[in-house]
Amino acid sequence: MRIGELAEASGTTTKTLRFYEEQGLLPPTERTMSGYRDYTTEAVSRIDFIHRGQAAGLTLAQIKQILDIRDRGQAPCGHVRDLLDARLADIEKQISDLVALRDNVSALRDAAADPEPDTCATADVCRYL
Amino acid sequence: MRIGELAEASGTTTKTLRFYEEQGLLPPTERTMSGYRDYTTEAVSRIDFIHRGQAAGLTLAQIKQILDIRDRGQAPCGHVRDLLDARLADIEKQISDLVALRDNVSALRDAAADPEPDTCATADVCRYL
DNA sequence: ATGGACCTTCCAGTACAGGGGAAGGTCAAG
DNA sequence: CTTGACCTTCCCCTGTACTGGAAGGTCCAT
Repeated sequence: MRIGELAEASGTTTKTLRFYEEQGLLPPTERTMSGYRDYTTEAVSRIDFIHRGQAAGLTLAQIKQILDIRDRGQAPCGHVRDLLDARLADIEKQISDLVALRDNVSALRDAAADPEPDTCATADVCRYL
Repeated sequence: MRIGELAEASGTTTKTLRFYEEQGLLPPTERTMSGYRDYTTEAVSRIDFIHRGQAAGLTLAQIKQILDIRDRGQAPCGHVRDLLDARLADIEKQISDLVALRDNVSALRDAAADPEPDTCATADVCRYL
């Protein structure tokens, strides 16, 4: 399987696949006599896994950690649990930060809904912010 | 007022102030005979405004838009309202995306809380993801 | 006159996940 | 035999908001 076929089969681009290889997420493949990369179908499930990891909000570096553990022949379950835990805490914090921000911005926006401001101190640039 | 004093007065760094000038958020200042930047106290409120804008989640580019309008002698109120509206919609979307992500990750994490997996298909890398 | 604290410019890099495009090699069809 | 689609490596660019550091000039006190 050439790189273009793999890209199509896994819903990504050749650029991305070469980038993944460079980052160590995909192992270097066999090459044909003319130097073309030659993939097995195993590569497809590996890329699918990468996509599932991304969908869970993991970074490529974290996904690589999991793949490295698996490539050493171990089960990455424990590490995956830890990563998911950390990710979950992260997401919770992002959510609560965003909710606080929304409340602020919402209040600002409501104030700005006023009819035209009679007092608009130039020095402060904008009395609504 | 030299750049270091302004940085202290406005709670930022000299690096950042030069960066803001370069980006057009701060107008080029007067210079002393030796080439030092010489700020008026007006600069402090301008930087405060930038900080308020950032606290509202606006990008420097958006803050610059507001400052540019103000610098042309107009009242930026309308534009500020639009920006806040857009920002609010953005935040709402980010929140709902994150909530959906949290639910996914949370479900994955719960599945991963299982005792050790008896079936761990190597081909899939990790049955928890 | 010398040290230290300040200032100047410019160049480069950070994190993240790729994308753009050049210059050149290869393969199958017409 | 040539055309077009594919492949290779290479290096730079994207956006965001800065940060670090080098090389050199200035100001003030000792």
